Amino acid sequence: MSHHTLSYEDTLRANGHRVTPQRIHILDAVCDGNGHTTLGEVYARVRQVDVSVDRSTLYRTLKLFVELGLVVSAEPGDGEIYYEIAKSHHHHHLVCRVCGKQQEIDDTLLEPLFAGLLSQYGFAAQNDHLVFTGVCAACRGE
Amino acid sequence: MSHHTLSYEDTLRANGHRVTPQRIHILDAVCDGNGHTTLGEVYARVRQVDVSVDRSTLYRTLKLFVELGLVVSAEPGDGEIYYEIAKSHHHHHLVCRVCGKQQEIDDTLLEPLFAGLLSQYGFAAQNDHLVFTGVCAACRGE
DNA sequence: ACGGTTATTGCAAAAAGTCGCAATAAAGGT
DNA sequence: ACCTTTATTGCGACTTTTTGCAATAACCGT
Repeated sequence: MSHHTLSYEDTLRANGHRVTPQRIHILDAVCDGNGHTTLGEVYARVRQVDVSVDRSTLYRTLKLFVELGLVVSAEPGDGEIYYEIAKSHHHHHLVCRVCGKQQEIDDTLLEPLFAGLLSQYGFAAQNDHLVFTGVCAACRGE
Repeated sequence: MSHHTLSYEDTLRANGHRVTPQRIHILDAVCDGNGHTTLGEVYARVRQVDVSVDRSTLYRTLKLFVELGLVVSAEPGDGEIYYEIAKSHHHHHLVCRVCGKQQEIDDTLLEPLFAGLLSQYGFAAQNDHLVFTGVCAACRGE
């Protein structure tokens, strides 16, 4: 439960939201999926802890967490949406079109781009979780 | 109907697909949404031309068009997927979180980043339509 | 600790999206 | 023009996601 260090409870309360057992279970379930998890997997894990949690609650809660920045979501192109607990450092993902493997990269590479967007367009980009699709080193090799 | 210049019919046939009235209507409808449109909007416009077009046909056709590169799709983070007719040049979008305005940028700014991904991670990125979320110049001004 | 306020939940129903299949209609050969 | 082949369509059944609403339970002040 690494998210406990992030004091997610304070984040919720600071935005006028309440801390409920359901929300705790859901956040735990996202955490336990170390790395990216799908909604279905989160649902399964939540139901193991509390069977009464409704699907609609999960959808609403996940949406809320993404809005608050506690959880980041990404759609690598295969249609399915993946959820991941927000890390303290911004990072982005490389997803290989061939083998499907995912790799994390930090945002230092993005900084020049963001600086360029700011100077050329006056646009302050705030993407903390971009997904780049392409072909990874291993798959390009052969 | 600016897409007629792209000879989309040839693209379809070249890939072993057929040119049907439904597909023409759907491509027209995507075009008529100048800029980004949602699936619902496309559906409404198609139905104005031909009421008998089924939802499943729309889903299948849109998916096909995206695969063929005739239409590009983007998910700016709000969960909704936007469709846009493919332009001859690759371009990306800046979406303002405050006013919602969208701005096109070409991919020259992205090239250094893609080169960096290649040299540092051996990863050949193939994103031809990224969406950056942030705050635009006008909204940052005040 | 208790009680009032009101965000949140679970439920039920609607809406959105997916999939298999028989009927239809493009495309190509004659 | 017609016929044959087979991709494509619309339909129906299904799964997934969203939404309205009354009941519940966090949170705050006392």
